[in-house]
Parts: sequence; C-alpha cells; structure tokens
Amino acid sequence: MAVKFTNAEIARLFRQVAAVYTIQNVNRFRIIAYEKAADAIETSNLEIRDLWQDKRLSEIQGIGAVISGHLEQLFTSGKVREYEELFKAVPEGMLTLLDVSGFGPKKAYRLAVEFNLNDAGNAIDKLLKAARGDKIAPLEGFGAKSQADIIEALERFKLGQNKKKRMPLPVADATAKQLVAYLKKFEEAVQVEPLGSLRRKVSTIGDVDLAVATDKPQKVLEYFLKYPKKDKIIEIGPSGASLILGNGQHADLRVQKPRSFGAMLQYFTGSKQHNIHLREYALKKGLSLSEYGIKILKKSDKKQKLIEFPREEDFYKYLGLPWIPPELREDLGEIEAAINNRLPELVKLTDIKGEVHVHSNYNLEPSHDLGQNPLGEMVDKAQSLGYEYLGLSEHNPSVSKHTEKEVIAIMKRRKQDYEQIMLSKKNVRVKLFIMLEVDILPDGKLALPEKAFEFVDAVVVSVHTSFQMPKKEMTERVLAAFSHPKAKILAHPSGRLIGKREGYEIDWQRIFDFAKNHDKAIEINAHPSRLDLVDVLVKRAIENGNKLIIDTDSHDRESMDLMEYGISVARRGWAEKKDILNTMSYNKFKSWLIS
DNA sequence: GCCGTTTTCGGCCCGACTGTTTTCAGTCG
Repeated sequence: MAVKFTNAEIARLFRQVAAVYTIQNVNRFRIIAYEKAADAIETSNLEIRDLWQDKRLSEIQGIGAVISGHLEQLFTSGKVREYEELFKAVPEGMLTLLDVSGFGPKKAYRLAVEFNLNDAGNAIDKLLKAARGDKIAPLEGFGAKSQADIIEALERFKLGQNKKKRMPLPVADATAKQLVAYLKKFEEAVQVEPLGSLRRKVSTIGDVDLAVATDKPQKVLEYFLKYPKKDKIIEIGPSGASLILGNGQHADLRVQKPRSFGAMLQYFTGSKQHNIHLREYALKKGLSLSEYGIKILKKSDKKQKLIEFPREEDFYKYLGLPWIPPELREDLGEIEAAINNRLPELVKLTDIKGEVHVHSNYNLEPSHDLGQNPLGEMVDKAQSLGYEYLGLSEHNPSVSKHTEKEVIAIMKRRKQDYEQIMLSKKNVRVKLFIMLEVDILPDGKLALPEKAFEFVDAVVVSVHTSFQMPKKEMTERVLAAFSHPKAKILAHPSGRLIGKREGYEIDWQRIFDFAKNHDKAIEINAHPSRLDLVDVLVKRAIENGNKLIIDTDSHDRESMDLMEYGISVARRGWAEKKDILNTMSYNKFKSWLIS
C-alpha cells in the first residue's frame, strides 16, 4: 500500500528538514542539498510519487541515494524514521512557523523556544498573542518594527493569503501581449521582453513579469504606471514597479539600461535551477555570473571588472555556449546539451501544416458539447492560417440516446453533408479529414458502433468519464480502445484540467510503447485549460521514440489561434519538427493517418 | 547530501533588502 503525498507536501517536509539542520549547524551543504531537492520537487511537472513508482527518481536533479531512500520510506510507510527523530530536537511549533512568509529557520526556532510553541496546532495563535502583548520587541535582535511585521505576517497567514493561484499560460500571455503592445508604443522603450515563467512558457504562470531596456528608466516607469488597465499600484522603485490589473493579475516591470539588458534578461528568465547550474559551470571557468554581467575571478587581482552584455546571446557566447531557448531552461540537461552542441532544433509555429482535432457545430447529437461554427467557417480559418489540411473531430453521437442504427445513420449523413459542403466551397485549398472524437468507455470499448467507422477516415480517442480508476485498470482501458485500427490519436492523454482536476493515473511507459509499436500518435492538446500532454512527458515520449501531434481542440474558429500554446508545450518537451506529425505535408500526413 | 568538460573526492550561486545594528544576520528570489 503506497501512501499519497503531493509534491508540495514533500517539498515542505524537506524544507523543514533543512530548517532543523540549520538550527543544528550541520554541514551547510547538506542543508543546501535538502533545499535544492525541495525546489526541484516543487517545480516538477510530474508527481514525485509517480516517478518513484516508475523507479525514475534519479531523473530529478538533486535527489540522490539518501533522499531516494527516505522517499521510499515516506511512500511505503507514510513517514521517514530519520526525520521523525530529527524533529524531536525542536518545538513542534517551529515547523508551523516556517510556513509563514518572513520566517526562516532562525527566527522560527528562536520564537518557538522563547514562547514554548510545543503544539503545531496553536503555535500561530500563541505567537500572535505574544506579539500583540508586546512580548517580542524587547527580545534581543528584535524591535518594534519586526514585532509589527510579525503580527502582520501571522494575520495574513491566518487569512490564507499566503498562496496565490497560478493561471494557465494562455491567460497570462493574453495580458502580457496587451501590456507589451502598450509599452512598445513608448519611444523610450528600446526593447520589451517577458521574463520568468512567462518567457519560458511554463503551463501555469504566477505574475506577469516584463522587462524594458531603456536609457530613461524613470520615464518608462511613469508611463507603465499610467497603464489604463491598472487597478492599483503596489510598489515603485528605481529599477521596477508592480501593478494590480483590473482582472486581479499582478504585473511587474523591470527597467534596465540597454548595455546590460542581456545579463538582466538572462537572470530574470530563470529558471532558478538553470541559473544555479549555469553559475556553477561558469565558476569552473573562473567566471562569476550575476544579473549585471560576468566577472572574471583572479586570485591575485581583487578588483574584478564587470563585463556587460546588451544581448543575451552574447552572455551565453561568452561562456562558450550557444544561446539556449528559454523554454529549455529548466536544468533538465540543456546545459550539458549546449556544452556538447547538441541542443535540439525546436519545432516552430510556422512548421504546422494542419490539425485534426477541432469541433464544428454540426449536430451529431453528442453527449458532450458541440462547436460554435459550421464546417465552412472552420475550413476558412484553417486556410487563413496557411494550413494544408483540417480534421473535424466532433464528439461521437450519444450512445445512451440512440440505437446503433441511428448512430450509423447520423454518421453516414454527416459524411455526405461534409463532402457536399466541401464540393460547394470555392477556392478552397484546405483538404478535409472526416474524423471523430470517440469516448473511451469505462470498459475500454469505443462509444461508436463498428459499422459507423466506415464513415470516418480515422478517429481520436479520449477519456471523458470515470477518471478515478486504479492505474492498471485505466491503462488497460485506454490500451483496449487505442488498439482499434482507426484509433490513431490519443487526445488530451492525462485528462488534467489546470487548476481544477488532476490527471488520471496511467502507466505512461506502456501507453508510449504501445503507440510507438502501432504507429499511433499522442496528442499535445493546446486548449488553455489542458496543455496536455505535459512538457516533461512530451520529453519522455520523444526520448522513447514516439510521434506526437498538436491540436487545439477548438470549439470555435478563433480558438485555432491557440496552436502557439501547444507549440510552447512541445518546445518545452524538446520537440523538433520531425517529432510532430502535423508538420508533415498533406500527402505524407494522409498516408500516416489512413493506413 | 549531491554530483562529475578535469574530480568517485572535494568542491558546492549571487545579490538585494530589511532591521537591528556600528559591521552583520536573516530571509528571499
């Protein structure tokens, strides 16, 4: 029996371990190791528990033999003996205080001991009471201001304002694009770039962070503060400012002189792990990196000259590396690849020649939602995007509301109607694939009678019900459905909905192997709330030799523009053009799809 | 405790900010 722990819970545990070690003054690099492991786990796009089950823990940078052993204990028994022992050395309340912002190991320990916070449950309240009773300010190392800060932090913590929700990339990106357009209108803004997770195109974004290169930082900041969609100003300093926008999102701007913009861009793009690894690499070359540039370290010479970089490319070049695309900067092997000149040539939006998972409003009487636009309008949109082909994959007719005969009749009628519409359209270069999105039923059967397959070129298959199934059953279920000769694509393969629903449990290796051996594709679904398959699994699938396809799952024609976010996921998964099937021209794609 | 352009031993990122301080410790990203 395996015990469930989320990545966040495990990261928290490791930070607690690091904090107690800090108090005990053990080798500080052991402490750093635990903090590093916590960071890596927190930012992992895969559940650590799944990796443990698949014996893939060693793939996470920062988890070695010892911590692997501890995780083994944690997942099998629910606790780690060594940590239980360790935690006995401190008052229980210290561990609770670590969750409050502004509290590190020293402050948490000091106050937990001072006020006997021996119970995790009431530590916050007890400390709050002491602070309000003016008991903290007189302590050595504290004062009136820090006491006031503590009260504020504890109150905020109690209100649950500690954690902010992250939004899907396309939501943040829409905001960013408007803001970038606004900033670019200002002539003193020489260059405008997104920063952080937004620039790396991570699937979920916290704040919208942007940077401007300018010789007039103050003027740019003033202009930024006049942004019409701002709700209120949070802070303003010489190097940046923060706003809350009308939609509740936070927007941060940093300003920098053009001559050192490259180093700043590199630093604030991250990821943190990428930067740490890069600095370690640089250090071995006698170079020290920072957001301001690169310093050459010499033992004899104490004066270290700073070399500045207007362009990020030159920053990497100085380190002897090719420029690394931001999407790869997650410390998942990109630095080693750069050193060996083996960076992938990432797939681009302009490589896409079509897609096959969009929904029209043709009434198939399905049990799920219809699209909003007729076939003709979807085809026109595909043509405007420069596509060579489009596959219509509406949901299958409801099986509970129709007899088999009725379903077959509906499918036959649709095929005739679609062919008629395409014949009647003028000046259409886009070729049509008549497809369908077919439910994978809980028993592994497809929700379409066998005779109805005659009226489709191929189908995408997907799970829309019964998500809570044991891993093995779910895997068997999906494989059974996927093995139908016309089932060529497994759509939104994990079933996750960002911020709403975790993906179901499934044995990815078996799915990937099956797809590879039977010449089938795994979908990267570009829908804003899905972005599924996730980037790390895209990388694993590609390493496994799988072919992928990027679809928007559009239910209206405008959504077909969201292809770029599927591309982002693919690029984060190290996908090249050859890995993505819908970069193929019509004839090649057709011979794969209909085979 | 982790990890490997050379290294399975001997290293381990960098700077800003804040508050309580006469030169620094703690926290954060």
